[in-house]
Amino acid sequence: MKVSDLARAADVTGETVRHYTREALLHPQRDPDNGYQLYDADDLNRLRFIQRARTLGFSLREVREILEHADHGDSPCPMVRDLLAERLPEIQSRIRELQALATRMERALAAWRDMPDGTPDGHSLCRLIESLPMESDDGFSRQAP
Amino acid sequence: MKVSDLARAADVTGETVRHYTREALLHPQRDPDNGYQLYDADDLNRLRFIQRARTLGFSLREVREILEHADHGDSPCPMVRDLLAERLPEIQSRIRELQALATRMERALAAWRDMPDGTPDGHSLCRLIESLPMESDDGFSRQAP
DNA sequence: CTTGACCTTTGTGTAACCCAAAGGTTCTAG
DNA sequence: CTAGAACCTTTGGGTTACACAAAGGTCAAG
Repeated sequence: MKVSDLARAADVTGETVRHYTREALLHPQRDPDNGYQLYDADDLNRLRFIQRARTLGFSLREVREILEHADHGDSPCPMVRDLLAERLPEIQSRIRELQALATRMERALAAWRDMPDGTPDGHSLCRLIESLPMESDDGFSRQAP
Repeated sequence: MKVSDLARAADVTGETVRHYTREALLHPQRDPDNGYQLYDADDLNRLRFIQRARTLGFSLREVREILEHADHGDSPCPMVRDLLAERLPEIQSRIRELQALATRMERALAAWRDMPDGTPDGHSLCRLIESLPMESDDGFSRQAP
């Protein structure tokens, strides 16, 4: 299989396949005639494995470590379990964060609905945002989607 | 105030202050003697505003637009409301995604608890991950934290 | 034989910073 | 007075997981 064949088979872009190959998550062979990357069914399995691992929240770096373990004949399961156990509370914390965020947004939108549009107030900034309570920083990362 | 004064006052790093300044969210003056950036109380207000806006899910680019509107004397409120209304469903979708992720992780961990550690299986990859159902891609972005 | 659909590598961009280096400045203590 | 600490400056590189463009080689069909 060539890049786009593999990409289609796993429903990702060719760029993704190339990226994983650059990052040594896939190990295709080279067609000596034209230098094309040649993937086989095993690579397709690896790619599908990567997808599933990604939905479990693993980074590419972690997936690579898992795959390397497996390639060495080691069982990666204990490592995977530990990584998972490490990530889960982070995910849960992130969920709580986002829920708090959504709640703030809903409240802000609700408050706006009861307020005329222009609220002429030339120089001060948007009052609703200004009146938001400041979070006491609990040491967790924030992020805009 | 110098960089680190402002940073301390808003509980961010100096790098963050410098970053916002580079990105034109803050407009300090220059001390002509030594070239230092000089911030005033207004900048502190802007910085706090930025923080609050970030907790509402706005990107720096959006915050800059909001601030520029306000600097021109326009009320940025309608824009802010529209941006908020745009983001909210995205956040909610992301929450659902993460919850599904957490559920998958919890199930995997629970299954592991009922399974011996080494599961000697030299060549095949971690079965639990392999047996995960593939998501039908709904067109939404995934991400590892 | 030409077109169009592939392939290759290289380099750039994204978001919101963090960090290091190299060098100037200011403050404080001995 | 001066050494060292603790600032400040700019520049440039790193992070994540790709997307995209450019320049050029390859290949199957008409």
